Order: sequence, then C-alpha cells, then structure tokens
Amino acid sequence: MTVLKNALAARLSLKTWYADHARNLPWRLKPSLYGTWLSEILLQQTQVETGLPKWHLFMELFPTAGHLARASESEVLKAWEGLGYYRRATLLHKASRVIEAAGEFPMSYDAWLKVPGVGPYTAAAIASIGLGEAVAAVDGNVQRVVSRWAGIADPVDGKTGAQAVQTVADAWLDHDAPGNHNQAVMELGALVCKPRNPFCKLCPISTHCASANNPDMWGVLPAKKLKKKVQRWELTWHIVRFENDIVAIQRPESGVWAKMWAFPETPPSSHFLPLGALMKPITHLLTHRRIEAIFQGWNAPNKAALEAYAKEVAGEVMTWSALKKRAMPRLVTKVFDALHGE
DNA sequence: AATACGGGGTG
DNA sequence: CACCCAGTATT
Repeated sequence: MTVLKNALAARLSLKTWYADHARNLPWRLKPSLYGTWLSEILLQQTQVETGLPKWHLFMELFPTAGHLARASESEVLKAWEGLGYYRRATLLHKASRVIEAAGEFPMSYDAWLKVPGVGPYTAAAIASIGLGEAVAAVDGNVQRVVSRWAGIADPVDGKTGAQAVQTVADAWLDHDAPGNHNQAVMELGALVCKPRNPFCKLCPISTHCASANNPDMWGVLPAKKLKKKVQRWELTWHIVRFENDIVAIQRPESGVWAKMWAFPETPPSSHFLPLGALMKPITHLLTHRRIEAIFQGWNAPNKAALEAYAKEVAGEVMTWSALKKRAMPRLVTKVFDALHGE
C-alpha cells in the first residue's frame, strides 16, 4: 500500500533529521526510568522550557523514587509551586509510594498505565523511551504532525480523529528504536511543525505531507472541537491579621488549587476592623476561568479573636514568613509580593 | 463525550 | 484576545 510505503520513507527521513536536531534535554543525557517518568509528568500540558527548571529542582530535592516516597506531600507540593495542575504533584507523590512499596518500577506499558497520574500518552512515552517497548506515544505534537501529514480532517480530540491519528502513528513507529522515534515526532512538532507558521521548508517529511502541499489546508489542521467559553469568576480573599499574624487556609482536596495555601473567602464577623482593599484587584487568567481577585484587609481586635476566626474557616494562624514556606498558587505569591510581608 | 484542572508563551 | 503546551481523572 502506498500510504504504508510513504510512512516508511517518512520514518527514515525523520530519524536522520532527529539525529541532527535533537535538543540537549537533561533527561536525555543519562537516561533513567525515574528521570524519564519525572520529565513526562512535569511536561503534561507544559512547555519544555517551563518544565525544565522544575526537573532540575526535583532531581536535586528528590534524586530517586525512594526520596520522593519518603518526602511529605507538602514538600512535593512546595517544590511544584507555580507550575499549575497541582494534582500532578499529589499523584506523582502517591505513585512514588506505590512504586516504593512494590520495590521496583513498572516494566511495561500496561503496568505504567496503572500508575496514578499516568495515562495513555505518558505510559507509552515511558515504556518506549525507558523500556524500549514498541508503543506509539501520541501527544499534542504528534496529533499535529500526523493530522497534517496524513490529511486527517476529523477533530483530533474526537473519537474517530484520534483513532485515525493513532493508526498512522502506529504505522510510523520504528519497532527497533521506539523511544527514539517517538521523541523524533514530538521534536518535529515542537521545532518545525509548529501550531502556527510551521517551517514546512525545513521539514524532513514534507514530501508526502497532505497539508504542506495543499495551500487550502494551511492553518486548518489539526481540527479541534469548539471550546467552551471562559467563565468569569469574582473572588474575594480576606486577609485578616493581628500584629504579625495572619490567617491562611489550605484549599480543599478538589477544585481549583487543591491543597494549596491561600486566604479565606469568608469575611470575619463585624467586630473586626475593616481596612478596605489592601491592594489593587488582580486579574488572574486560568485556561478555563478569568478570575477577578479582590483583597480585603481586616484587623482582629485581639489574638483570641484571630484564632477563633481561623477555627471558623478551618485555617491556621501564622506569620507571613511561615506562609511563605507553604505551597502557594501564583495568585497568592502575587499577593505576597505586593504586600511583601509588610 | 464533556468538563475540570494552572500558568506561561506566542501571534 | 485566542490558542497552545511531551494530558489525566472524573462525571
């Protein structure tokens, strides 16, 4: 079949290109199952450049899965601070304890798939890169490269489109070097077959690319389903204090900023002295929400009242510098920076 | 199948 | 502003 023949040719061109253009990413230097796993979790929905410093930090703080398992969840969350999708940190930590209890890393795609925080993409990436298992890893890069090359018009985030991409990715896979091949496709997506203004002239597989050779398809693929509109959310945080102490809360286990430290949304009772807005409102953008955050300041009449309020909101009384040691989402660090511990 | 889940980069 | 990023878990 001609498609299959083209797939073989594309694989070879890609291999040659990757040998010359692979980035010097630290987890590729002295590959380990742990380092690969860590990189894959860190890079979920996160650009390589953004995840890079966190990989170094984690390798320093938690050099092995055992170190990670023996650390507390709060230590791991603190290390993850600022990166977002904090569930990844708690699942990574949880997984490290499962692996530590088992005494060894999972040794197949199927086994990795059972690990918390590891889905089809991550399991395929780890199994191919770390174990040499012949499974095609399909991430956003691969969806883009494959849908353009094969001219897949169905939305890649729908069932049929995803299946079509998977079929081509499977046909491309180099069974002799699956890890190398998977990384090559992703690298091509990151460096050449970019979301906008792809460098088709530099592309090693443009010869049989449906999109590159048909101007009508430029800027069209990959097709995606329509996204929901971003919701607006007005958020008021109450910064309640007495002398050097404030009240902070750890957010619930589910929802935005799960388990991260922030400020109560419940105002204190009327015998606290209202200070009005402590700082200018902040517009904070998440993928699915546009947050308008307002910060109300209050002075407690005495320490006991502050402690009573903390109890009411299930929070803790602490100093600013104590709060700084807890894991905070970006919005809280913005508050911290603005008030600078006063 | 749809939705929740962060934050930063980019045109 | 809109779209994207080495996606996964939950409903």
